[in-house]
Amino acid sequence: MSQITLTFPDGATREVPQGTTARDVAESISKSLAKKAISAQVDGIHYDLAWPLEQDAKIAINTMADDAPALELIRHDFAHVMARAVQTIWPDVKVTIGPVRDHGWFYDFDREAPFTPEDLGAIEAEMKRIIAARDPVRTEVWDRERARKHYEEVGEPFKVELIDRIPGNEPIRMYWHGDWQDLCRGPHLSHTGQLPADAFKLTRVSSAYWLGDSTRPQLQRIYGIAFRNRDDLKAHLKFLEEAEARDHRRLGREMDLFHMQEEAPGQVFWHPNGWTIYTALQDYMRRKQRADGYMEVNTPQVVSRSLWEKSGHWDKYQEHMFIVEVDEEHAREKAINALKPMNCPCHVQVYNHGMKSYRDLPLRMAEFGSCSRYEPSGALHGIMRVRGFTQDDAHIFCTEDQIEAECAKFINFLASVYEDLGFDTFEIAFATRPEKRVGSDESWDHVENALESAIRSTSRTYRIEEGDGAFYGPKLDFYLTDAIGRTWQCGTFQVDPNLPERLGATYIGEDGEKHRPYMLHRACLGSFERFIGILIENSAGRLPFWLAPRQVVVASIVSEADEYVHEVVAALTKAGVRAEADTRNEKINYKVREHSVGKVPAILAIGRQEVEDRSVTLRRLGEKATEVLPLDEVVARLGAEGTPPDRR
RNA sequence: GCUGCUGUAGCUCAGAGGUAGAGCACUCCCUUGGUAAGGGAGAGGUCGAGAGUUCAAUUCUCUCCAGCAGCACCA
Repeated sequence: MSQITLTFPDGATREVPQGTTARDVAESISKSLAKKAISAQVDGIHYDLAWPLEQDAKIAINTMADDAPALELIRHDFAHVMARAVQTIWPDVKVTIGPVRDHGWFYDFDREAPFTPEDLGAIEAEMKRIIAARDPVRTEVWDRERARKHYEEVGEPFKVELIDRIPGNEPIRMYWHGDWQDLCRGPHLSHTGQLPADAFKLTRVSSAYWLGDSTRPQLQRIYGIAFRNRDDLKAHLKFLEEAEARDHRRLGREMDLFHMQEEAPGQVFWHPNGWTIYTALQDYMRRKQRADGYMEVNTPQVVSRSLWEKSGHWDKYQEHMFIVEVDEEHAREKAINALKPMNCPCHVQVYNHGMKSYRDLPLRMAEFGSCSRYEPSGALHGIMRVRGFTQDDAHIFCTEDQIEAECAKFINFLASVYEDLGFDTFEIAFATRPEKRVGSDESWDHVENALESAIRSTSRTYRIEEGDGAFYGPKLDFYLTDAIGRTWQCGTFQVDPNLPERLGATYIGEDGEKHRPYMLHRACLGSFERFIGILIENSAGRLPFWLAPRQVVVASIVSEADEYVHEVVAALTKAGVRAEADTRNEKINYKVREHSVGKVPAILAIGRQEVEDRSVTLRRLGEKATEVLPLDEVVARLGAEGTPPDRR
């Protein structure tokens, strides 16, 4: 047998016989390492300890201390152990796939009745039994036909299909956890006892389509989460609780921001408090955009089918549009219109009105455009995913040469806005041509190159998302991370050579000839509805002072103070602060609690003492401490705090 | 849109084949209280909509609508 050379992370090398396993290697290094070893990275690929090494390679032995591989193995083995537990309890259930995902895994089963939450307890108990049994994990590489036949015989049709989908050059790996067997590419731990029995939890049951395809059968899915130890699990459960407490739907009700109701599914009834946030944000964006060279327009909501036919939406987007038929008496045929799902076609109409010169470019046209999209019912979610919303939309008409500068300009604009709104960092994804697209490959080459060189010129880091572009052009998507680590795609910057073509947009160049402009679609917040949802969840309802709907409540302690309370409110209001009086016949404790629950950032308490001194006692939301201040000072201070960031 | 679950007072929820209950919120009264719920009384519901079974339906069945979770979707 020939020798192979292994290179360790520290650069040391070792000659071993071909077919040596990572476990052998670990043992040859030290007993303690062999004990701790769980898997190996071999030329960057995650290996079982039991896989034979066939050629020269760089190797690193993983232990439970290595975050990513340890968690991957734990979660992956949990998926198998769970599947085994399910088949132990219900032998008729067919297994499919069970990948690692997020903080755990899921496994899809083919079964008539869905699992119930009560079933989960039984499955968890069986899983613990399997872990306690410390069943060894064994692998065999099988011939494709043999594996296929085996699964046909044991009646696992989904596994047969999986085998057929495994590329021909890949080995078919069969795993055993004790006497339970599954098809899997691995890698796995050495025995089930390595799983932390106190650091997992089955979290939910649901259904999912086979292979994610809505035309294929629906399977019953069980989700689990797993960590290396109990504390990590607890920390994650706490995170879930935290996310739940931040839910914008709940805070929206508690803070009296908005409501939604059956008669208008997916549309928001904004209450005074919520609308205050909305307008404060919109006023801010309007000022920012003006300062950045945008002109604002406004275009119709109900637009004839004929324009949507020209723009291509009627073909490609019709199922998502609200169609409005108007049946006029004496009309030869019904007039068919659609609520606009996007603003772009209308913006081209404004652009087309009157001859444009190259001197007009780049022309930045913004609209707080109210759009309506018939989103599938299952997609609706609070104010985050709705059917009626307003975008902070703009289209930049420009020449190809201008794309780079406009891209850089927009990214700076976006960074400034996000920072003002409390998001210090964001990620950029460059999405390339999708399978379903319009335009020639040459044109895509061209535009993708232009956009990529634009993003490069900003020297910001970005990742590439292959095939994720819009059907008409490549795009940059901007993701922000919120206070508890979730990411949200908000901003977008899309290069579109097609719509100007379809809708006949032109400009007169220096040469006196007509040319086709490019159109850049861009948004910073995305939609006001969704972004406000994100702001609420990011801040857990404690919005920055300038956005808080009620910034100050002035609360009387005794009714003798009422008159002065109103005086204080008037002074604050005059300074531009959103202040309210609370002179109800309630104790100060009660008022403090109520306004704290309502997330009012500042409470001013007024008793006999304050009336006498012409002072106020300031209490900040969430703080126990209070501070006595002269009226003038508190007005100046809160007035300054309420100034939007772009005006400071 | 698909699968499952849910729909009872403004909110959170209990309940049962014989036309409904709690806490909070609301109104009124007492209380003027110094930083996260003072006390009492009162008012409030076509039990999501429609159809069916039944002597009787809010309760059982079916259809629809909406919400929730996941999937699919998200130019």
